[in-house]
Amino acid sequence: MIDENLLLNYGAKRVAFSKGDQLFREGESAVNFYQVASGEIKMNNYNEDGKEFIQGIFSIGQSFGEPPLLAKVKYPANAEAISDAEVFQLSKEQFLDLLSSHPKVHLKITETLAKRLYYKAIMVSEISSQEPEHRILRIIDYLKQHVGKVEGKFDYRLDLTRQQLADLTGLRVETVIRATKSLEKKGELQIKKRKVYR
Amino acid sequence: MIDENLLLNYGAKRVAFSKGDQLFREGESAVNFYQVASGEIKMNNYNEDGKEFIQGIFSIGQSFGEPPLLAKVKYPANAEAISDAEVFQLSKEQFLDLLSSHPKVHLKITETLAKRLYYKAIMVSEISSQEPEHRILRIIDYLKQHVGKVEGKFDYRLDLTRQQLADLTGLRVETVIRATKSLEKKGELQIKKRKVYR
DNA sequence: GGGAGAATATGATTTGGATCATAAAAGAGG
DNA sequence: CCTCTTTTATGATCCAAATCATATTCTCCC
Repeated sequence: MIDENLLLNYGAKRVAFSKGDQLFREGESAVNFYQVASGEIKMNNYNEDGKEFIQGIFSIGQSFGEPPLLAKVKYPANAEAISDAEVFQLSKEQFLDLLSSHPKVHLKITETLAKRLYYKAIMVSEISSQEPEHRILRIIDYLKQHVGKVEGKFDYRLDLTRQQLADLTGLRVETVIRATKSLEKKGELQIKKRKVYR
Repeated sequence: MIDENLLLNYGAKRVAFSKGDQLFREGESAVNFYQVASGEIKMNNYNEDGKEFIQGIFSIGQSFGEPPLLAKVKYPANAEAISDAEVFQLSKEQFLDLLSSHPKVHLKITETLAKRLYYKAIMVSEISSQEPEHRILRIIDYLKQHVGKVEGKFDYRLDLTRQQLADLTGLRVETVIRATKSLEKKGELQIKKRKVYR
């Protein structure tokens, strides 16, 4: 997360999007650096059958879509507002200039990419193995430890819908519902008022 | 890729590994930065059934396993020599010092992570959709464009075994064999002397 | 407060990739 | 050059997640 005063000093604009708006599309070249100011953004793909895969969900303070600013690649996914949102938007040139001039900011961006890569490595390995319950526990544990930063047993409440969990894990929503029920029976998690606790 | 003289100047050692040796294991904390000097290294996971998933294969000049040096995470996968190999090994402290002192090197590492993240985003989305032929074409095209840097039709020869392709894509080797045969029939690729051309 | 839409849930059926078994061909090493 | 291992290949069967269908409950908006 880059300090918002610094972003504004470099000419960033704070742009509003409505729920459902698209910020960019898979395959496009990057023109801007983005960081969430309010609301939530997701990056996703749709396959030929229209099935959605969510690469990540980004909330206040989190940047997204950095790789095409730093390497000769295009966006690997779409970006879409999950709620009404505001986003800091800084041109690629200004962003690279900011990194050059602020080594600590550059290190933070590198740390962000490192965390993102870590998450992806876990997910790709989980998704490639045919074990929905293990997959679901793994992503919930990741969110508990790295996003919620919670340690107590059943202290972490998952604030994702079953459909979002399905889209993040490559499963069908029916499979997620059945697997979370099964995990509850095994004592691996708790469900209260339809919310999952881990 | 960091220039090897620079690595040596910062105290890197050139360490030899035999085919099959492990450099580090999933879940361990990182102590060193690694870059391949000769041979090939893969990063992989095994699931409970012993099925392997290959996160990436690294050849001469390529670094690997960077995220735990840059963020508070552990190795998400094992590292294993695919052939007899030599690897530059630099302590974490020296590595971070090198980045601080050499912004251009830091930017190269950031670019490496960005490319790695791009590849992962493609693969995780592909693996989450149930389309083996599309998945196989997608990874071959990625390797053709970003690793082989080849453009002509059927000019790129894939130097991976069917088993390695299976391990990289989360499929079974039988599925890969049948899918590549089917793609050949569709004219999407060619197979000569059991080698795939795309 | 009510209605519409979204989310959760359950049941039944299908199917494609996994799995198992086996064979042939190529490569590597002695 | 021979043997053993690895890789590629083919055929048959299985099954778990996808898919399809339907119902219930909760949330949001007017």
